[in-house]
Amino acid sequence: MATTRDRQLEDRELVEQWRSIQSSYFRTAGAIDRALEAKFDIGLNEFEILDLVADSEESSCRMKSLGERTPMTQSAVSKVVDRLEKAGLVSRQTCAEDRRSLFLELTEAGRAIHANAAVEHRALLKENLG
Amino acid sequence: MATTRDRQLEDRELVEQWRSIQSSYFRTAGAIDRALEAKFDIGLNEFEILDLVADSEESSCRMKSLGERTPMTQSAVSKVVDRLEKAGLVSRQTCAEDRRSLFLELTEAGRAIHANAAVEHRALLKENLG
DNA sequence: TGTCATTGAATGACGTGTCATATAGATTGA
DNA sequence: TCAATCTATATGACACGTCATTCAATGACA
Repeated sequence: MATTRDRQLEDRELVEQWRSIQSSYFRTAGAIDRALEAKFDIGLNEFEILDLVADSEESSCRMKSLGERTPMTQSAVSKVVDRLEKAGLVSRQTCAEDRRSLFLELTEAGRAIHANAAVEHRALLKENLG
Repeated sequence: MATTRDRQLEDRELVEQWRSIQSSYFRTAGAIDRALEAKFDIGLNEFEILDLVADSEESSCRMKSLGERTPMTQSAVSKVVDRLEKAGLVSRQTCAEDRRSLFLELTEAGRAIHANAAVEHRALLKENLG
């Protein structure tokens, strides 16, 4: 039978586990964010969108499907794409079959940045998670 | 010898692992945040500070040491404490030995909210991590 | 003791995320 | 075919976190 003491112990362990997830998440996200910001002038979320676009080359009307592969909100995605577009890394293409939708395409510059940033990204993941 | 293909595979796995951490972090943090917001009108960060203050009862000049036990910035902590103080859950006490420092103390209301919120918090951790 | 560096905390400007809403295009069914 | 409804994206108001800075108190050391 579970005593009060058992429950307190279990709680402590849960909280410990949570703190450790939190700190590992923040450490990793922070490291990547700072590095990308410094070297390529884009943040982590910008990179994640670039990365998604890069590896879903030429398929469905994107904005929508992007939202499904990221914890970001639809409006967050929209704004990240705004910035990427302003930075000339991505372009929105209208979609013939459904004119509400938009395709995303990497520009040359976008492809170049992504290629370099991805190396950095993977390296930092390895360093922080591996 | 590691081939290009090996490296690509390793990268994919790293990225998968990262996405899974991310989504688990966001799912858990989001669930807790929404629940605390709805039931007690405080956010996750507010709760975490309450929780830290609650379990470091009566010790060193706090603001400082709090910052060390959380991934939050010093200024973030300061602002969270602002809100907690405005909500009447916590009070800042001046510290005699070092007049730059501040103690934090839970008010009665703070203690009450914390007790209930902690139950919710642990339950949601269990549900999301367990 | 008087200067200089350091430390604990608060603050303002700013960027970015969220929620609620707006808008335009698509779909359904009478 | 026309309303009603739904769906994809954009946008504005707002909340909150960060960085840089400020301010007061402290410490160090000549």
